[in-house]
Formats: sequence, structure tokens, C-alpha cells
Amino acid sequence: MPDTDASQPTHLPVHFVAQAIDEDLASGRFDQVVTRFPPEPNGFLHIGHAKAICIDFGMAQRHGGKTNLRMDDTNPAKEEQAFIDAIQEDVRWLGFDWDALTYASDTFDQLYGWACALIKAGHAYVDDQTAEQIRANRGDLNVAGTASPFRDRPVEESLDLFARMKAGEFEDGSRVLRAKIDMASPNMVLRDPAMYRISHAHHPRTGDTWSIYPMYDWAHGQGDWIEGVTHSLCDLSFEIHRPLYEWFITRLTEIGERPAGVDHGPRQIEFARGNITHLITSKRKLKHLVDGGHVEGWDDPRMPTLSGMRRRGYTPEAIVRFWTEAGVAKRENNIEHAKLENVLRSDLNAKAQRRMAVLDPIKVTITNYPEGQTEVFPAQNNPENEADGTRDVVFGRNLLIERGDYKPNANRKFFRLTEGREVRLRWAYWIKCNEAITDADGNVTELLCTYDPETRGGDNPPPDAEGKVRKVKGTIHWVQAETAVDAQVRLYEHLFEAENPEDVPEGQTFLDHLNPDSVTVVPAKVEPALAQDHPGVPLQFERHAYFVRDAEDSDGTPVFNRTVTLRDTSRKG
RNA sequence: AGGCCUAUGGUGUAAUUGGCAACACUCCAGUUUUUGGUACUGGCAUUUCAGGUUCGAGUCCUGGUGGGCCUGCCA
Repeated sequence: MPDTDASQPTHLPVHFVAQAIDEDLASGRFDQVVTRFPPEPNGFLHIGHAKAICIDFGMAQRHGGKTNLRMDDTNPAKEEQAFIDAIQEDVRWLGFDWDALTYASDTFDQLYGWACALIKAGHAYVDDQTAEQIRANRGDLNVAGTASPFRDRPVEESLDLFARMKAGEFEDGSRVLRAKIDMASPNMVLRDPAMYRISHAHHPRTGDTWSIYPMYDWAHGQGDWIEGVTHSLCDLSFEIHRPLYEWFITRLTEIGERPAGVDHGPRQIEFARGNITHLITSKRKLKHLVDGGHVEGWDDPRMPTLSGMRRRGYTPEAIVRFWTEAGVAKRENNIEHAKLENVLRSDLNAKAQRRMAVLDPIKVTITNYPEGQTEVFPAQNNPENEADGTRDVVFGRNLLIERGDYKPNANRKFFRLTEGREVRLRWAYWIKCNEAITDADGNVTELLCTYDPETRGGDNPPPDAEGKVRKVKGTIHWVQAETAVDAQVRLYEHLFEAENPEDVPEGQTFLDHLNPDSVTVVPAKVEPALAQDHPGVPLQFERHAYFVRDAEDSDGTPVFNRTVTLRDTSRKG
């Protein structure tokens, strides 16, 4: 379990799911809390799943309960072992540990037995209609459906057919087992929903032993029940399935079928999934981005997948805290991406060691500093955390600073270098700009500056004769030209400029909202310490942004991914 | 013969269940600062509408309106 005291403020309100669970405990409906996180292993987990994970594990944690990780592997046509592995890695990365790892496929035998029991009790039947016929006979929102001609076939016949479905005698799609509920129900889910379909697909865990597979509605609730889940928490899209969820448990209970050692059926509670501006969290659309080559893979740092965010430099603590602070309710929502960034920066500000990196260099020569001489200064690693100590930075006559930190004849609102103005080089000296050298095209190629030996370490110089202390408005970062290391820096922006990428005009798709400039790769000159920093460790390039080193170098030079920029409240002159 | 859910600042959530509408983010204005970062201070609402009950309504009642979801052999 994650270290919750630091990342989860205690003043946050208790949301309605937590309240409902508290009431269930108080009323004695349940005497413990058991939850589950039930992903379908058909893709990678994303930021939206993280909300469900936080709620599922969080609600159990709150009462010292248990949470199972259950792979919802009921549709072998879509599911893969690789996803099963990746899901576990992502859940662990977020900081959660499950009580048991289970699989819906663990329950296939039990489910089959119960399905037979429901057939015998007259609650289910084998339907020989085609999918098209079933759809046509379902009716619509305003018209009742019509019963299948097979709805009232003899129990023995359904039982026999169902056994033969299982034995693999029939072709895919030729028959289904349906629950016999109410073809006139205003809730379409209850118009005799399918419980089993025939599929000869190879299952990652059960291989070819089954030629029928249970539908979600049939497998899920019973899986909860078997595992002793007390609270089955899911998103709003399953709200209308709750009557069916409860119908199965009620019918089974009536005919004396129930899992061993479990008293009460689970309670399903639905909450609104969390949307975030500029982000897409549809597995189908994310897959589209990958398959279409719009991103470089599921773990592309621009992807809202947990693997992508991890590579981007997000910390699991920030993600958990984000969802904790976002709250849980039942209304549609679209949380500003800025909120995510705020929580991220807050976490990174405390953790990231500071470094100096120049992304767009311009030469600076300190004309009054001896040729060939160097000095080493200690630079604080993190002003927010004294314990992070210092590192050495090398100073010399030839430096590199950010091109944008010089501006010819700038006004007073510009705090950095301009002719005659003095700035502080962080951790080194104050320098004054005397002259800018330009090439034939008028581009500035070099700045000639002088340093003040009395400002060693960047400190204020001693007071003058009248007791006045000279001050400087700006502090800029720099690297020494000879010792600077080459690096590749990847600057990421929103993948989608639009606040709601899914909200597109007629004739367009979400792909039309793709930001063509979502990544910019630039060469940079960075301080030597950065060559020693390890992938995955949060860093801050001072005055720029938070970065993280990528696991893979580019032609031998280190690569740094921009996690999120620093806030910039300046209105630069 | 449609059903279910939902409505509180720009955004996301609160409101001890009938008692001064609160917290966070954004934005704006300042203070501090060896990062134009951080930190700190201040500012930003007729609770979807119309009636009603009440000393008192975001909360209760009546009637509207807006938004979301549902007709897979997906989950």
C-alpha cells in the first residue's frame, strides 16, 4: 500500500461511495469490506483506470479490507497474456498490492453448473435464433420485444443443447444461452440477455477446453460473489445492469445455489468515470493512435496510459493524489488538465533535484576572467530539501546561456541580460553584459561580459561606502562550454489541442484534433551531473521544466523527456 | 410504453441532513525569493427555472428545463 499520509490530505470530504460503505458496515449488512479491480486484459491501463484502482483499493484500505485483482478474461478473441502482465506491473507501480490475483476464467466450471441449474429452474433457455433475429426481436426503446420461438422449449431440450454447445458441436454464433426475464422490460438489459455465446477461440489460460464463453453480466456478478466481494464498484455505464446483476444472485439464491462460505450477495455501486481535458481515455481510440502510427507506442510519453505517463515522468504519488483530490460523484465531469499538472508539480517540486541545462545556447565570454582558469562551486540540489545536498558545477571564461536570456536594449521589465545590465549566474558570479557580437546577418553570436569577483557563489556584494547593497533582478542558468554534455531533449505538449478531443464537428474524427507539434526534439548542452542521473528519477531543469531521463539514449547521448513545465507567471518585457 | 441517472463559481468536489454556501485548481492583483519556480496574502457565486411550506431552503413539496446513459452473441 502506498504511503498515504504524505500524499492524501485528511481534510478531504468523504464521498458517497465511502458513505454507502460506512452505512453498510454500521447497519450490519456487511462486516468487512472486500473489493476488486476487474480489468479486461485487452489493452493497457490508462489514467481513467487509475481512478477505479484508487477507489477499489482505497475503499478496502479504509477499513482494513481486501482487494482482489481480477482479470476479466471472458472474451478470448480480444485478450492476451501480454496485457495480463502489463496490468499487474501498472497496478503495482501505482503503489497497490492485491490480496489475490484471480481470473474470471477460474469460475468457468462453477458458472456452467449454475447455468444448468437456472435452465432446470426455467430461468434460462437455449435460443437458436441468429444474432440478427435476436436484435430484431428485442424491440426498441418504445416497443416491447417479441419472444423467441425457442423461449418455451422444454427444459430437457435446452439442457441437451447447452451441453452440446459446450462440447463444441455447433458453430460460432449459431446459438446462445439466454436468461428468461422480461421481453417487455423498459430496461433493454433485461430483455432476455445472453449468458453464453459459442466461440472456438483459443483462451490464454483455458486453452481450447471451452467452446462457450460467459458474457460479462453472467460472469462478473457471480465472480464477485464467489470471491466474497462485498462492494462491487464500477462506473455509471453499468448502472442499468444492476437489476440484472441482482437478478442472477436472487434466482440462484432461490434455488439454493450459492458459493461456499459466502453469506450475502455483493452490492454494486456506480460512480462517474473521470474525464480530463485534452485527454482521450477510450481504449479503442488509444489503440487507434498506436496502430495508426500517430504515437510511437502504448508507452509513448504523450499517451495517457500509465506506462506512457511513467515514461513521461509522472509519479504514482501524483496520480493517486490527483484522483483523491478530484473526488467521486455521479455527474458527468471534465477535470481541467491544469489540476493534474498542479498536483504533479507539487509532488515533483519536493522530489526533483535541480540541474542546469541550456536548450538554445548562445556563447558568453567573461572577458575579465583568465583564460584556462576554472572554479568549482557547490550548487544546491533542491532548495525544498536541504538533505539532498549539493553538487559541483564548473565555472570558466567560456560559458553558454539561454539565447532568450539576452535581449538587445531591453526595457526595465526584462530582468535578464541586456547591454549594461547585471544578472546573477546561479551559484557562480554576477556578470554584466557589455557588448553583443553579431554576424553578417545581424544574429547575435556571442555576448561579451565581465564578472564581479565580489559576488562569488552568486552572493550579494558587500555594501558600498554609504552602506547600500547592490541588487540584481534576475538569476539565470548557464553551463561551462568545455565541460557541458550533449543531450537530446524532448519537449512534449498536449497530444490534442482541443479541450474535448472527442467532441468533433460532423465529418471529422478525434484524429483531426491531433496537435502536429505535440513533440519537439532539440539538442541541448547540459551540466555534467545530468549524464550521471538515472532514468526514471525526477529532475528539474531550472527555470524550464521537470524532466526525466529516458531509459534509452539516442546515439550515445542521454535523452530527457519533459514531464511538465514550470509555472510561468511572468509577462516578460 | 420508454426507462434509469444527474444538475452548486471558469473546472472538480463539500455543506454536520432545514441554520452565515466551504475546499482545491484556474484566472486576476500583490508580498517574499540566489529558479519570472516555491511559499504567502487578497479578489472572483442571485446553488438550472417557476411556484410553495417554513422564523429560516442548496437541502423539503409541486411543476418545468438542461445534460448523460441504454436496443453487442463487447466489457
